[in-house]
Amino acid sequence: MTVTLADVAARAQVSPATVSRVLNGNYPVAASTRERVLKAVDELDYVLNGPASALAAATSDLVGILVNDIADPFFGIMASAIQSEIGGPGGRAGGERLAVVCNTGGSPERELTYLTLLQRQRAAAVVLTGGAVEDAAHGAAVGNKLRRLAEAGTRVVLCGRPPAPEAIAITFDNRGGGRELTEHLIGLGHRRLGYIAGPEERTTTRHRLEGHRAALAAHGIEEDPRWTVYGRYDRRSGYEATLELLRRDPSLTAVVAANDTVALGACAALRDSGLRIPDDVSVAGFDDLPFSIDAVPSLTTVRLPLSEAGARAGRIAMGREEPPPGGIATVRGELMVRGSSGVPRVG
Amino acid sequence: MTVTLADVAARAQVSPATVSRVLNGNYPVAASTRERVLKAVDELDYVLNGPASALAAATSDLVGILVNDIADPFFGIMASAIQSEIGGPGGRAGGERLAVVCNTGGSPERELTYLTLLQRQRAAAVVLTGGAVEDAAHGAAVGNKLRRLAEAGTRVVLCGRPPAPEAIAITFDNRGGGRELTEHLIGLGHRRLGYIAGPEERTTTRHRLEGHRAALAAHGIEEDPRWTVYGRYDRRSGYEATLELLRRDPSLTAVVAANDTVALGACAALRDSGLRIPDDVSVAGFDDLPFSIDAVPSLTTVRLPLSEAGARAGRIAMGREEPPPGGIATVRGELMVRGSSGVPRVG
DNA sequence: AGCGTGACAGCAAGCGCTTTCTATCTGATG
DNA sequence: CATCAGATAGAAAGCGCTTGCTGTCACGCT
Repeated sequence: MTVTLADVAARAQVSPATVSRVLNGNYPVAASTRERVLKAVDELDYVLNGPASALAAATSDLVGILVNDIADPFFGIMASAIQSEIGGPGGRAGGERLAVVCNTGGSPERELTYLTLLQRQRAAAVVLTGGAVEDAAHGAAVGNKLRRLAEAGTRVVLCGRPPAPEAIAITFDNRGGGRELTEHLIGLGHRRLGYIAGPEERTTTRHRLEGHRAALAAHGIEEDPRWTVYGRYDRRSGYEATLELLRRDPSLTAVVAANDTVALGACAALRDSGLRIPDDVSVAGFDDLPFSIDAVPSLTTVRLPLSEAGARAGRIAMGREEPPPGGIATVRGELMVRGSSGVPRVG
Repeated sequence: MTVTLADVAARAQVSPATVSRVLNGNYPVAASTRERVLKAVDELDYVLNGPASALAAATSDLVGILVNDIADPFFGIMASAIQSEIGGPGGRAGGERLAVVCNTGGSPERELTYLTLLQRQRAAAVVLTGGAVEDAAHGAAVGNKLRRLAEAGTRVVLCGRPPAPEAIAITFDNRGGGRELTEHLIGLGHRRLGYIAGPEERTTTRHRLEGHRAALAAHGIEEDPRWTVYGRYDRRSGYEATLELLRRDPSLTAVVAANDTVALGACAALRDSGLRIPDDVSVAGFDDLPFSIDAVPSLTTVRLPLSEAGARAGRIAMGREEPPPGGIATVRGELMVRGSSGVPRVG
């Protein structure tokens, strides 16, 4: 069998209690004893039994990070930042924590399943990232779960997700960013702007689109319903949606995409249609992922401080930073004007 | 306090043993009893205590996935594929498994720490992805850990990592891919090729570089040591390394990068230096990440079947697929010739 | 000398679940 | 009608660790 605490105790000629205390460092132990124990641990290559420890102490060193799509750098960057703040020592002395990221694939059921799994493991904290699905039933179910988690002592933090009464939230100002972006294009002279939205039922999608529409409205531009197409947050979707937009109205002078990945697909579609960027059509994205600056022309977009927000969420989850007043912090995006947007062709 | 098995048992008027059996479905229980129990579970909103269960049953439903950089789609894509194969029912009936991805950041210590943490949690399986660090001491330490994990019943699978005696491995043929890529360039007429390698002590770096050199050697091209620069696997590194290569030898007609991200940085550097791709300098990457086809010109690279390999590793880890004969499967990359490589300028 | 006071160390009672072994009941069988 | 197998249900013994409480010393004080 595997080595147990008792084995170590026997070897070090102390009681199991003492070994436990040495390992946890939360009770005075004579230096000489400690050394003897540590030596035994080393010699036997002892590894604590996590479940047993968690059961007895009624706490765990697991921290869950939920993401919609782990293959998308948007989430990867946030997850990385969150995790980097969690790895280090936390509450319990010597507290190595196991930060785990769970991929929901954007599915409400999987989100709930993971939350239950995390609850089952008595996770120390949970960070939910990215837009939420707008469905009353699901929203209530998630809210319930979050409340239960919180009741059980799990710290719950939202990052890049709209606020919820059950948790602390670091939210992105998607509406403001969307508005600023479109105002930039309007300022350049664009009047006919296509919009490629994300999945219809997501908060992120809705907020960015609302910002876009607010900008149009503020400038007295009446929106043509043909100018909006919904899709997924991937390149393919951007490609196809752009072709569709072009089919519906070839006179569009700008295409605003739900995010950078989609924008890249849009660029490809425009190029394949023989249109130049930005001479014929301007393109704008959202997020400012690392590859966006390398697009040709480089992408005009809204930079979201993913790393900073993630790091902050991680620190709050570890109780290492005060939650923002009111439990909600809104983080603004920064407009990055680059080569993909320009003055529209005359006509 | 939280609801326990005993509470459910009391409510359903059965013994805790029966509740456990209903939940695990591994022992005959009368339909009527089962229903009563399930009803009680539902009414009390009972959630199993993971640690207690793991302790008693001496098994856990945790599966660890180790990645070098979660913000890099290379790993994100693999992790996503692995996780998708793990989420479903596995060994234990109703077996929801918690697939967790751990970000080592390429650091050997963190790799070891995570391995210990997973061992501590008595993980059901562990999948290590990506290149390993080439350091004898660390290699031995990891080997040891893997052996211990395997001894404790944890299934260990390597994915995109060189084979090790302690585990089943799905390996990428980085050497072959590197060779094929460079041969393609040589075939186009290139004779002076710069190479931007990854971090010096990684297996992936070494293998790809070896393939490159093998191709050069096979064609009687003597390599100039100035033509190789080491860096990190990121865009910045590619940018800087390219400027350095250009400084060392402005007559280079091609730049081969350690991966696509680096290649993108290289493209940017070339463009900023006033050089056209591929007219003045050809560029090649490795991996064929989703954004590579959107580069302008689109990137010539070697496609690695990340999803397929990950899925397979996941299935093997879950015992749902036979391990390959000999415990090692080598997966080849596929040369993708695209716009970034062309005939060198004369001279 | 007598005793309060720290500083350590050990005992033992769980933590909430799984599982072996045993008990009970129901039909079916001869 | 006695007997036995089969099907369920329960009792209880842990799984390996944490921790409240109880010693046991060795000092230093009055």
